[in-house]
Amino acid sequence: MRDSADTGMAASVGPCASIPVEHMGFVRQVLDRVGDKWSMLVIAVLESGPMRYTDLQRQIPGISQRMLTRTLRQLAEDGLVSRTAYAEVPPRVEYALAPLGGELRDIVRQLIRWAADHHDEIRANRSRPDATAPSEARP
Amino acid sequence: MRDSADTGMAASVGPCASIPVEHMGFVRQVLDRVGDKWSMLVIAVLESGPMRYTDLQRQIPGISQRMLTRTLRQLAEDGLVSRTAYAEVPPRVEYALAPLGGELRDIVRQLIRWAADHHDEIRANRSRPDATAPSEARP
DNA sequence: CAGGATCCGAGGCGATACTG
DNA sequence: CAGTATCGCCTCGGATCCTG
Repeated sequence: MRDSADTGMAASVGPCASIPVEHMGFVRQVLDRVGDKWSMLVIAVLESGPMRYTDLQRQIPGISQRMLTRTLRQLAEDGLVSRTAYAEVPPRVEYALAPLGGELRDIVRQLIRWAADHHDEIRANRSRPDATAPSEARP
Repeated sequence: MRDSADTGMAASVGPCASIPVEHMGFVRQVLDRVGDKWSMLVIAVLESGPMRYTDLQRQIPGISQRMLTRTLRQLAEDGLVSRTAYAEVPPRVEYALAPLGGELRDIVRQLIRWAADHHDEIRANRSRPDATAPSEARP
């Protein structure tokens, strides 16, 4: 294959050149968890501190109990969030970012900032006629 | 584009509330595109330079033509990647990161690094007995 | 070579009802 | 309050065939 020298951004491409295909597998695995519809939002909401089940549900409009429960369970399973249940009455369960999730938090925050920064641009682009149309070429 | 006071701190993200609920909507929108199974991988692969359809398919094991086409179309629609078709024979179409996608590239790279760095930790956590079980409390 | 069209199964996801 | 259980829609996503 051709090399990255042609784009002039050679400095960005580090020691290993983007993604070694051998890493594709687990990158997919992790992205599958972290990149699904709700996980990032949960992490993002949790970055402001520990939160209870119902509060999470309120903070994330559109999520159903099913999905909130599933997502929290997944994240807890992966060790990204911690679950603490206090044996009181009424029952209280608090979810918080685990240290592992804490590192992700910064990335998610950047992603959200990027989204906030460019979402109008993206929406504008979506209204454009083509860029996806089978139009011509320019040799 | 508006500004590129990049890699610093924007006024959008406040100290306390992390994500203003009013932003939830488009965060979901963007995350839906960027956070799906394949988009990030395409962006990641594209970071090493422009690439043709078939090369992308080879670089991303497990992706089907349908999904590759769909993903590329979405990304092009959103202005994250550019599509250039050369009217030659045989036809040649090259996809590259658009400037908008270029900013995302860094974030995706961090995410991938994070994934590479912690994937074994995550897998280890997944093997743990509970943390998801409806067990007791720990006051 | 790049991608459109179609069929089809798996499961994501929401709505509702019930429990401790 | 914090879930679990069940049902059903509907999209995601892969396999296959076909075109320019």
